[in-house]
Amino acid sequence: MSPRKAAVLRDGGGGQSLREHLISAAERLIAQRGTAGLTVRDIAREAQVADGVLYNHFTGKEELLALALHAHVQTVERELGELPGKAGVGTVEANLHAYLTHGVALHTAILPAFAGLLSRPEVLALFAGMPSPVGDGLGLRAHLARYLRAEQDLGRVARDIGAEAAATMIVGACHELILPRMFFGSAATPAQVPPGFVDDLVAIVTNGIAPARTS
Amino acid sequence: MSPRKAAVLRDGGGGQSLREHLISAAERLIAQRGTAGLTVRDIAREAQVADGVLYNHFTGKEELLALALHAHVQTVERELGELPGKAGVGTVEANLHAYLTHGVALHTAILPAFAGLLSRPEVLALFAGMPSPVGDGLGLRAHLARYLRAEQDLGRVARDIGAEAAATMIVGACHELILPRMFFGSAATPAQVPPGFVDDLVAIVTNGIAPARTS
DNA sequence: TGTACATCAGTGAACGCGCGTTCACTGATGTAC
DNA sequence: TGTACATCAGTGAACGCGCGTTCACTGATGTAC
Repeated sequence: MSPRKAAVLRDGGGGQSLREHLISAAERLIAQRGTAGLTVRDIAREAQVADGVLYNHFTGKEELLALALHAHVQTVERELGELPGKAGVGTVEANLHAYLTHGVALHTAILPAFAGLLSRPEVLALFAGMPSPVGDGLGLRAHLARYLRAEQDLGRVARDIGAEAAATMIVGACHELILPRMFFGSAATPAQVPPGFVDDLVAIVTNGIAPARTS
Repeated sequence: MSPRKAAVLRDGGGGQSLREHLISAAERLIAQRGTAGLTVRDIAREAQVADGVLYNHFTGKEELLALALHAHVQTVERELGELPGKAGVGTVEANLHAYLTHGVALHTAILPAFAGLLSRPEVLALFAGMPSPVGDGLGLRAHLARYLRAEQDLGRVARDIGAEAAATMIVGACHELILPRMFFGSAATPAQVPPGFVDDLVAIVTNGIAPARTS
């Protein structure tokens, strides 16, 4: 039925199509060293396949990168496990803690992949066109905002606060913890979030920074 | 004393050196369209100067970019005016509001400039080696953290909260408000922060999201 | 004061490399007889 | 069943462009006489 097979897939290829094989090779490289300076030849070498094949399966580098990026985010997300998201279950504090831990881990793994692409609007546009692999297709922030609104309905979160604003701050904190590290190379640096920091964040979101009123 | 002058600077050049002239040309381009895809020839054309001169004044493109980036941030910072920073002056809420407004404006102007450089660690390293042009050389987050600690000393902010954590969240919110916009091109998009959003953020940081205790 | 020469920043064509992409060729597989 | 042929994904050398950088040359200015 098929005229020729790539040398790598010839035996024991696990029935994987060359298209999938290329995406996962690119995904592997993105996970290892991000997208900065990643070339078509690098991907072909990683996939042990000729330079030109990718054009039989994708419109070009950009499409392959967007798909591999999507796969990478999906993989990371799957490995991180479920977000809380169930309003009324556990304490609100514990759930916020989970969102923060999740967010930090997620962005640690993801930001280096996006860093090299911020200068490639075309790839980002392709990626943006795909369903978000994070938080039930909502993205982390919207997922968290939805959770907070649900808790508001249950009366476990104040009804007069902006759920969107709270979500923005919490997800923003995750970014802020990761971004500076990107400025000093070594994408492989371990998490390095000071112990107790997440607890501090949860405490502030929960009770605010205003001094306790003398009640 | 000098053997030859660049055509542009020949008359009415305002006594500016070619070095400064090149930096400000690069700065202008960075402000206009960010660093993504910015070439040495673009800069030379903007400066109305020969392609090669830059190598008489800088070690290469990277040094010029780092200096121009620094100048750009400095210019933006100067135009934005002073940060509050004076503990005990005005209300804490008003000061937080000012930090947030400042941070959003700052990152709106700055992130496109950095976006194209996240894949160029060498330029970032050069930039990181210069004194921070933001917040008295501390950077925005450290500046805010210092302010919060000072307010803690005055008793206008709870003493048992983590000032670093609070600063991280607030600056993080600024990032989070800007970052998504970078994924859909058009760096020229106006601020677009929903009205009242900053107020929501300040309210949450101040009082938290926990429902009011029945006192 | 006027003329010839030396200096050296500025000039811009040319170099060379790396990259995305193309395309003539290869060869394993399915089909015709 | 065995042999000749057609198909078409895979192959990898080659193309062409854009970029950072170099370098032989230009020409305005300062200096010597």
